[in-house]
Amino acid sequence: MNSTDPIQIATQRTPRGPIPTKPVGATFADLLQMSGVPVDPSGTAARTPLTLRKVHAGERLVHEGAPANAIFFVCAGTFKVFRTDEDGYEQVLAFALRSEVLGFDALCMASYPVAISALEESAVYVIPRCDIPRLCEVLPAFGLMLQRSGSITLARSRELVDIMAAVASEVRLARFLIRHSRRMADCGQSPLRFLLRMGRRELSSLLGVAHETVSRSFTTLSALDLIRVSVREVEILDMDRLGAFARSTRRPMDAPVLVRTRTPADRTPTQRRHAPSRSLAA
Amino acid sequence: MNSTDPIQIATQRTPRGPIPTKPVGATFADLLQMSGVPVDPSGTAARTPLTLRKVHAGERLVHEGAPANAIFFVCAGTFKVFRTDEDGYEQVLAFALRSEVLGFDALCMASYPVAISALEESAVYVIPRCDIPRLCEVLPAFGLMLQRSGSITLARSRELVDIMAAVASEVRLARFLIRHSRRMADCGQSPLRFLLRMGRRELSSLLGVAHETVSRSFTTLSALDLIRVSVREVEILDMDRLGAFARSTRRPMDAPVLVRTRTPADRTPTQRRHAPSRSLAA
DNA sequence: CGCTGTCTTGAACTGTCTCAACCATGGTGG
DNA sequence: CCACCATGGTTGAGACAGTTCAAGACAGCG
Repeated sequence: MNSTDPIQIATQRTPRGPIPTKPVGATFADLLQMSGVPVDPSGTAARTPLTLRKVHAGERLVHEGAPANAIFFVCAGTFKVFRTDEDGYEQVLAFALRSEVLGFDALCMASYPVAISALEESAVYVIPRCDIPRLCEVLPAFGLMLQRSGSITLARSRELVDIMAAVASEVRLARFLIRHSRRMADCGQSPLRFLLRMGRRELSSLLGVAHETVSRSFTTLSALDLIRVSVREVEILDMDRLGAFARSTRRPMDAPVLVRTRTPADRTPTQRRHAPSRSLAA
Repeated sequence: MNSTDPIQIATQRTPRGPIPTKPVGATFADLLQMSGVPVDPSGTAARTPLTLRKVHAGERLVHEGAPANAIFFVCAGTFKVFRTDEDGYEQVLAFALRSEVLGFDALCMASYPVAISALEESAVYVIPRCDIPRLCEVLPAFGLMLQRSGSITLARSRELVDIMAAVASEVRLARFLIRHSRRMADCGQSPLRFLLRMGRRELSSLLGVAHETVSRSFTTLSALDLIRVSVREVEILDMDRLGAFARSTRRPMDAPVLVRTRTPADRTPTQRRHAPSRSLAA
């Protein structure tokens, strides 16, 4: 795509990278504000300049294995965090929306353990890694914000484990949709009707199922009137029942709230967890 | 500490680290040193006291949903990080060994999103959450160390996603064992022969399979002479082949990887392909 | 317009879950 | 000292969900 250079971090001027210089360049005040930190409009943060980099749809922000000399905060758009095996299979690890930190997991090593690419026209704030110690001293709020962002990312990653753990495919999808809905809301967009930026295959990788299964799961959720789906456009019709479905664990006998009468796949959610070890449950 | 254990290869760590508190008590110098940060033995860190807390086997360090007013660093022992659904099912999210941070994912919220309990006699350094901002200013090395620890935790969590993603159960187990082996080495213990601190059920939860399947997978790996296993004692017989097995995605024999007509990108998430007894072994 | 990639749907195969019995260990107490 | 139970691990057999292979629908694009 971009160039043959795998090491192409924002710190270096990219030839074709039209680094957009806003009339007034971005500052750390913008970053802190985006992350929900109250900020003094005339304080140090507002006087500390910050690089903004645009990333085009499909473009890679970081390459797996490239020297990790910057971290990023998503300013706009959607990113895909993934790793590719030697056999070429892409394992998606996360999708990142506005205000999320990218590259945090590289702080403990020399090179990025994952690749990151943009799913649409996007932009990130760039923070050179070597600046971090100084920034933390000069701008304590930044250090704390960075901790917080990392914490959020970790919590998200654990949510994902939760999703993938041991659950029927439709339930996985339902859980993903709910989680995604919440994140859309956090970004100020409609939580009930949104456009998925990723394809079925990328989604299937995240959920840990075959892409055909994702397709079928969408169909099933539609048939249950929980959502309406047109390719990548999703509308959540009944968040409560969708939540109940997503929470559904096992127990094929009782189907209290959610079974419809005529559905083609009229089976219960069937989430095959292992027996909850009654000793513990009781 | 009971000498009844037939195999005690593990856990004898803490070189000269008297867990039962030194006369003076632990300081941040101990913590920083444990995390690999060079530390001035007469600096601020060495003069800042630090609480050490022992946690008995089976005891809970934090409860899910409890107010998150501290983070911890594992000083000795093994911990289990998990969430329990409303149906009583325990979803294990991670195991934590020495020098790992616990509760980092709570920094972005008011209460712990997970429960943490000790799998054996253990100990942690306790850092009250309200102290963190001050500590970061007084002891910049601590702030950076905290970032690093969080980063490591995130990287581990992504490793886990990688494991659980979409892979045959034996491969999942193999990947876990390799990863665990590396961590044991990081703790100064033998990477080839160790005692698992968790039961089959807890392991199965982490790997996202039924506990019976974990049992069978152990048997399979043994039958392939990759490991030797006696209940919870594991010995890795051939790390190279185990690695190849863990990396095995699909047929190891033919790999027309260079043609990009339809082979590489077309692969589906699941890489469960390998005959039980002969594909890789032969 | 045909091409290419994505998405959907169909049908057969198979790995894993589930249920179940069985075995090993350790603790308890008669 | 041994019967007994509790816990955790192993193993077997059937059923089903999901993968896999294959084909068709559809939209975007040179």
